[in-house]
Amino acid sequence: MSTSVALPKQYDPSEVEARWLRFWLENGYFHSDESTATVPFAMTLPPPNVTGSLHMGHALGSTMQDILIRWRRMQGSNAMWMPGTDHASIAVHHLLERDLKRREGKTRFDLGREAFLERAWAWKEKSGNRISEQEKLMGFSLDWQRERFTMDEGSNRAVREAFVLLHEQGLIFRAMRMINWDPASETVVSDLEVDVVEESGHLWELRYPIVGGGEILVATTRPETMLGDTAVAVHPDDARYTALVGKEIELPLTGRRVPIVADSFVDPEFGSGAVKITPAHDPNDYECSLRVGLPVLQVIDRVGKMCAPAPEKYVGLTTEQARKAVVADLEAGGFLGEIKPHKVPRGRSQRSGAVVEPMLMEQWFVRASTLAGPAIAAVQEGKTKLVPEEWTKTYMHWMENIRDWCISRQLWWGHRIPAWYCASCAHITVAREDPTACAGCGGAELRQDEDILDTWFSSALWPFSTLGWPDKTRALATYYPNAVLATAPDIIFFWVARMMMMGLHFLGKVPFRTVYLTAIVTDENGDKMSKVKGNVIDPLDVVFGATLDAMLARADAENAPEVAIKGIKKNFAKGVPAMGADALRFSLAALNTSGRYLRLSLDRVEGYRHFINKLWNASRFVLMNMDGYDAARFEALRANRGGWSLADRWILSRLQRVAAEVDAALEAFRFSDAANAIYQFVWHQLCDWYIELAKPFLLQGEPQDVARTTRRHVVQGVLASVLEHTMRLLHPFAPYVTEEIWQKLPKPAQLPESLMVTVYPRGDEHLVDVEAERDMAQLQEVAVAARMLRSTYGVPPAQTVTIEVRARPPALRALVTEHQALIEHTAKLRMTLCDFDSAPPSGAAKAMVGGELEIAMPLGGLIDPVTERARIAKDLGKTDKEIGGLEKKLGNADFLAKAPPDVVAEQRARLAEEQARRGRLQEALELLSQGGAEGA
RNA sequence: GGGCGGGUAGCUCAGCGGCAGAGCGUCGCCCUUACAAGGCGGGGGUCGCAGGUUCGAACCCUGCUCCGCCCACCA
Repeated sequence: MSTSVALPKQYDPSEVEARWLRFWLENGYFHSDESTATVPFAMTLPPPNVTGSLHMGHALGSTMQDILIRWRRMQGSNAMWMPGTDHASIAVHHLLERDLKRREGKTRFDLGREAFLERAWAWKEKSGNRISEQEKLMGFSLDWQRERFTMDEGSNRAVREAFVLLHEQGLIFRAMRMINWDPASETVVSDLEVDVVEESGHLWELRYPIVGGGEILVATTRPETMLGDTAVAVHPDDARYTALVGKEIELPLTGRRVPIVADSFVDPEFGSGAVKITPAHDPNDYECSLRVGLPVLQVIDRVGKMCAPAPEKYVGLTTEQARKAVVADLEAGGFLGEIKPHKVPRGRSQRSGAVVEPMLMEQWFVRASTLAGPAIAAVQEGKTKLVPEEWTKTYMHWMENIRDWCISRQLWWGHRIPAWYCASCAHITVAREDPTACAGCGGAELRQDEDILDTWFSSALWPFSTLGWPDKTRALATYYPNAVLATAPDIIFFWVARMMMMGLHFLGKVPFRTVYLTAIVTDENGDKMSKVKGNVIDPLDVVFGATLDAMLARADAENAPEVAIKGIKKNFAKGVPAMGADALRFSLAALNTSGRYLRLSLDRVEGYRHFINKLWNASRFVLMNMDGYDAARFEALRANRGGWSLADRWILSRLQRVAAEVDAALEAFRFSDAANAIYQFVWHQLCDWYIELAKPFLLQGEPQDVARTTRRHVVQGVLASVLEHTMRLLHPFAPYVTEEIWQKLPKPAQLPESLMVTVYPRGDEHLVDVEAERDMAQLQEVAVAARMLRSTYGVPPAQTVTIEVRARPPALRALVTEHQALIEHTAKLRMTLCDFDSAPPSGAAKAMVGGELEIAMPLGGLIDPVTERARIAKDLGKTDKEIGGLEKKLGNADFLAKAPPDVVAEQRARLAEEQARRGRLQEALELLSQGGAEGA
C-alpha cells in the first residue's frame, strides 16, 4: 500500500540528473549485446572531432538519435548506439600549431614529425574525452563499452585494408593533377574543403609585345602569375587573331618568348578574346597546356611565395607583394593597359581561411566515379532513404557529377599512407604490413610516403570499422547495416556519400537504411551560431546555467575577438539560467519541425522548462493523494470495470490516442509532432481536465462509505496508471525527470528496475472509447461557454452563479443532466436544466453551444446591454457568414452532382446546425433590444 | 550560370484539395490548498502577387516577386 510522497514544489534537475545517469551507467542499461536474438536497431553517432566540445548541432542530432534509440529499446529492439570520436587531422594541426606559435614561436617543422605527433597524442589523451563526458551529461544512451576512435588500432587496420584493396583494384592511384593548395597549412585540400567566395578585385589588361611587331592584349585578375606564362591562347575561329597563331610574344619582365596558340576553350567575347596561359597555377590553363602541348612553369611555392623560375627579384615575395611589384614593373615598361574593378571568385581554405592556390602536384586519389555507381543505384532503388526526401536530389546531383577524391595530405596527424618508394627502382610498394623489401625489385632501401590520408577516409569506413571489419565479426553481422544514420546536411558529401560508396564496395550492402538529415540550429534571428558573433548557445550552459561573467571569462581564455565579447554581452546580458538536460532535449525535439533550420532561443527553452515543471507538479499532486492506494487492487477493479466515470474512460482513451500519435510520428521522424502530442496531452488533457475532475473524489471520506472509497481508489488508480504510461511515452524525450517520477509512482510489482527498460506504449484501438471522447467534448464545450460568460461579465470568483441550460435533443439533455457535477465543478458555478422552449429570465447573458444548446446566465441588473448586444451580434455575424457560404455551396448543382456524398451530407448537417444557432441568437438579440430599452 | 528550399496570427512554425491551427507573445480577470515556472477568458490572419485547373485551392499547375542555402574552371 502506498503512502503519500512529498516532493519539492520546484523541480531541481541538477541533483536528479546526476543520480539517474549514474544509475543507468552502473546497471549497464546502455549496453547492447550482438548475440541477442531480438530485432537489431543500430545507429552510429557521427563521431565528433576530438578537438571539439559539444555544440548545439551535436545536441540536436544526438537528442534525436537518443529519442530513437530509447524508443526502439523500449519497444524491445536490440538497440545499439555506437559512440566514438574523430581524429580531425586538419583541426588538430590548426589548434596545436597555433598554440606552438604563440607559446614557443615555432612551427611544426621546427619541432619535427615525431615530436609533433607525441604532443598530439598527449593532447588527445588529455582533452580527447571531454566531448564524451558532455554526451553523457545530456543523457545520451550510447553504448560506451564500444567507444572507438578513428585512429585506434581497429580503425588503423581497417584503413590499411581498405587502402590496399582499393589500390589493388586500381581505385586508388597516384597522379599528377591540378589540386587545391592551402599555403597556410601547407597541404592539399579536397574540392569540398574550399569555399568559393566572390570578392571584389580587378581585371588588369596586359599588353604583350609580339615578336616582329605589334602587341596583343590579354586580361587577368592575377597579374603576378604572368611570370609563369607559357603561352597566349586565342579561339581558333577568331578571325582577328588567325594570322597571329604560331607567332611568339616577348613575355615582359622575364625575357622569355612564348607562343600564341589556338584553343577552343577561349571565349572570344570576353575581354580582348586573347588569354594568357599559366599552366602551373590555373586549372583551365593546365587543361589547355595538355591539349596544346605547353611547358609548365611553377612560380609559386608551397608557402604561397614566388619561386624560381620567376626572375630573381620576385623570388620570396608573397603573391600579394609580387602582384604589386609586377604591376608596377609592367606599368614602368609600358605593358599595362586598363585596370577595371572586377568580381573575382576566390577559393579559401575552410579551415585556415587562406587563399587556396591551384597547383600542379602529384597526389593520391580515389577513383570516385567507379564507386559512385552502386551508391547512386542504392538510393534510386530505395535501399537507403533520405529523410526529408528533398535531400535525395542534392545527393544524386553530387554523386552523378562526382570527381576523383584527392586523399593525400601533407600533414602528420592522421593515417600515414601505406606506400613505400624504392631507392633502386620505380616500384611503389603498397602493403598491409610495413614491408622490409621492395615488392618490385627486392631492394631493401625503402622510404614510406610522407603524407597522411584525408580525415574523411577513415570516417568513410566508420560504420563497419567500428564493428570489427575487416574481420567477419558477430557485431558486424548483427548491426550492419545500421537502421538509421542521423547527421547534419552539410556533411552529405563529406561523409554520407563516402560511407555509401565504401560500405557498398567492401560489404556489398548499404551502411544504413535511412539517413535522417537534421536541421541546422541557428540563433533566434536565423543567424548561424558563431563564436565570432558571440551568439553561440552552449548546450551545457543551458543544462547547468552560466553567469555572464563566466561566459566572458571563457571567451577571454579562448582569445575571442572584441566583436564576440560584445555579442555575448548583448545576447546573454543575464547569463543563461539552468534549465536541465530534459528541458533542452524536449525543446530541441518540439522545435524540430521538418524545416531546414531550427531557431533556438533561451526563451523557447524556458517555455519547455515550464512544461517539465508542470509535469513535476502534476506528479507531485498525484503522489500527495496516494494514501491507501494499492496497485494490485486497482488492477482487479480495472478488470471488471467497476466504478468508471466518463472522465476515467475519456482520459484512458486519450492516452491510447496520444500513444498512437507518438508512435506514428516517430516512425516518420516527425519529432516535433511526437513531442507536441505529449505536451498537449499532459498539459491540456491530463492537467487541465482530468486532474481537476479528480480532485473532489480524492478527498478522504468516511471509511464505511464503500462507494466513495471505491471511487477514490479508481481515481487514484487512473491517475497513477495514466501518469505511469505518460512517463514511458515521454521518457525518450526527457529521460531524467520521467525516471525520477516513475520511480516514485505506485505501480504493479512486476515492473523492471528502471523506466528505460519498460515497454513503450503503443496506441491500442480497442481501448479508444469514441463515445466517451464525444460526450466529454460536448461537456467541455458547455463548461467553456459558461466560463466565457462569467469572464465577460466579470462575475467575481466568490459569487455563486446558477446558469440555466436549455438543450433540445433528448440525448444531450440526458448527458448534461447526468454530468451536472462535472460542469459545475469545472466551470465553478451551479446549473439547472430548463425546458428548451421555456423563456430565460430577462437580463440574462446568453451563449450557444453548437445549434441546440443554450446557456443563460441570469445577471439581474448587472448585464450590460451594449456589451451583450455587441457580443451576440458578432456571433450572429459569423453564423450568417457561415450560412451564406454553405447555402451557396449547397445551391450549386455541380457541387451536389460531383462532390462525394459524405461531403455533401456533412455540409447539409452543418447548415442545419448553423441555422438553428442563428434562430436562437436572433431571438436573444431581439429580447435584448426590448429588455435593453426597458432597462435604459 | 545551374539547382534546392521557403514566404500562413506580433514572433517561430504546423497544415499541403472539403469549417484557417499550435506554441510563445499580447490584453482582461484570478495567489481557487499540484504548479504565479500557475489558472480562466478574450482579441488577433484577403495563407507573398497574378493567372489557371477543380463543384471546391493556403494546399495542385504556370508566371512573377522577395528571402535563404548548395553546386559551378570563364581569364
